[in-house]
Amino acid sequence: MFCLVYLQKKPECIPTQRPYMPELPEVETIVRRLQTVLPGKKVAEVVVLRNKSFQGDTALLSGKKIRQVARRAKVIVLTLDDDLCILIHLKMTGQLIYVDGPSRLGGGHPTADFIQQLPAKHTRIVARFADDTTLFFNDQRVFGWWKVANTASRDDELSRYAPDVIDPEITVSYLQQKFSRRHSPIKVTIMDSSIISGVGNIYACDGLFEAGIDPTRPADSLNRREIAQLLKSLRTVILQGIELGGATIKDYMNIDGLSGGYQQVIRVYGREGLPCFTCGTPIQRIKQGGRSTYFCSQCQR
DNA sequence: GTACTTGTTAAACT
DNA sequence: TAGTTTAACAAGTA
Repeated sequence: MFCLVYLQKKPECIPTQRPYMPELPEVETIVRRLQTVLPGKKVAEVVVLRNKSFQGDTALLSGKKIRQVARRAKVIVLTLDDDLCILIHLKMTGQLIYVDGPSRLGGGHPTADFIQQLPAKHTRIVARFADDTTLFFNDQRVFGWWKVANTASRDDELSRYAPDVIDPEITVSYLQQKFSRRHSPIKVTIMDSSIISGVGNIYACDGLFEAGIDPTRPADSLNRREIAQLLKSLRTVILQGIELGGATIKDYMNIDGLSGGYQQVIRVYGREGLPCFTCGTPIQRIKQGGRSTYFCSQCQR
């Protein structure tokens, strides 16, 4: 049996032809999946195929058991014996693929072929466990990383991230206080990980659409009611993403990658020129902070 | 060859 | 000093 924790979407399945990047819902989905397979496993060896992808000493990890899998913002935290941790960030193109023995699928099956080709061209790190299962880290663009940490350096690393947008610590009052000192566009502000974590470009665009707020408005121009609506909307699209992220994984395991969940979540992202689902006005694309913002000029004020 | 994409950080601004 | 903008990173596509 094999188990595919996460497989990158195939380019031809993506309407925008852009590479797919894991955002908080995808990372959460991966973490939930890893939680079912990794705890209790003993690390046999960690092989680094690309030095830039790994910081720390692989030798420290051998023989240690994984105790816990967790997530903070988009960082995956593997807790091991002896105060050791592995921190993992997938950044834009990282994938974690867990393989439990040889695949029993037929040779022509795309997923089986994919599994059998591991390690592949973009495999950067291979973690092999004592029970002959393996976790592969693929990362085409080499922005992602694994870091060996102890409790102290882990806390130091994670302290840079504000609480998750779905964390109860984020309240309307908290945002109101933060926004009051920011005159930059609300879209840029909600993607600032020192204010809120876990709002990537896709969910920032879709959340603002859901809230009916113009992404170009200065953060300090939003009133309390609008901030409350925005927080609610961001949580809605992200929780929906988490829900559908799971659905997408099942689709992958069945066959061919993405037809399901993920695209159904998308309200405006990547839909430049296409009609708004609410009013039919063509979706506009603008640049903010060097990133594309998609929005409906009619529905978002 | 040029422009552009991504998340995050660090440096360089105001 | 705090907020804001820009460049950098890697590797791919249009």
